[in-house]
Amino acid sequence: MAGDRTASILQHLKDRGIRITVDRRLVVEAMVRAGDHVTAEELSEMLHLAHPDLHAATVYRTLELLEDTGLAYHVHLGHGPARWHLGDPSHLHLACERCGEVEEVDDNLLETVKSQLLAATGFKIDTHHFALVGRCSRCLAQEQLNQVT
Amino acid sequence: MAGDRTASILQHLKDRGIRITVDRRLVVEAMVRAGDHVTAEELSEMLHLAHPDLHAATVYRTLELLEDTGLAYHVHLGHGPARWHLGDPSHLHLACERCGEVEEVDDNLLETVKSQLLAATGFKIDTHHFALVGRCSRCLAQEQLNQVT
DNA sequence: GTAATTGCAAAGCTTTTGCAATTTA
DNA sequence: TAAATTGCAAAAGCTTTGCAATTAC
Repeated sequence: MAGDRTASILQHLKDRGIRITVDRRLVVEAMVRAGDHVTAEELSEMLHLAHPDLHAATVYRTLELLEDTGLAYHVHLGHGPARWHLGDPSHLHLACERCGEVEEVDDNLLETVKSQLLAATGFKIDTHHFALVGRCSRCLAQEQLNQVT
Repeated sequence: MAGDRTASILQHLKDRGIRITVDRRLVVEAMVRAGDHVTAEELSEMLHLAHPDLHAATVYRTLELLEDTGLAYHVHLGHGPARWHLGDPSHLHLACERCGEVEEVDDNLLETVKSQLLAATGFKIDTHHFALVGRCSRCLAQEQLNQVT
């Protein structure tokens, strides 16, 4: 259940000697509730209803803290604010630059390309911090329709 | 020579019924001089010495105009400001998120991956508007050194 | 002369930061 | 109580915009 997830994250923080505050608990709870790809602002808004005093700066600082301790990460999906996740980045993100949709696909889908590129250029793509940007299938189909019309 | 390049770009604008102004000429000249991957702010600074009245907003507006008419494009290289180029995006950008270095590699280096991904997921990566972010060979080597130490 | 363009100042959006007041352990 | 955390307001970084004044055609 969700409470377990929150508790385990807070325990991790505690284990590292980091203080558990009311605000930190609330931010983590909100992230568990939000599930996927939430922005700092969305978290702020979620929390603002019940906790008008929890300031956005605290949300940002808590997210940074969670990231520094390896309990969360953020991805940049093209334009717009960063999106946050609990846990480890375990898949790569495909972000549609037209409709904003985000697909998560298996990391190893790109493994061959990545090693090819590494061999050819010495460059190692990091697919976790920045999404691959492009067009999702729906938007591609729509664009082709528009071209015909 | 550089003057030709500028003249040809301005001619393209004229052909589309767009007015050629002093400022627009100056911005295009600065881009020709700058060559690669220049930011709007860098262009502003270049121009500010000889033309203190040319406002940054005009640089942004001119860049947008050039992009709308297909004479320039911009790429996002991870964090930081967009970088601008005259011409068409004809290669893909590898941006090191550690040192900021940008490599340009041949488009077709990713062709197989892109079509694989398209076939598997329906998603079409756009490598022109957003760079692929990661680590360049130099930074990779340095990181490995640091790990050993 | 008229429509497009510019300078300027302001604001927009996302995020960070300095500092005094509060809270945690 | 000492040290960490928070609220607040402000600023930072990049870019866009409204409007009145200027300029190109």
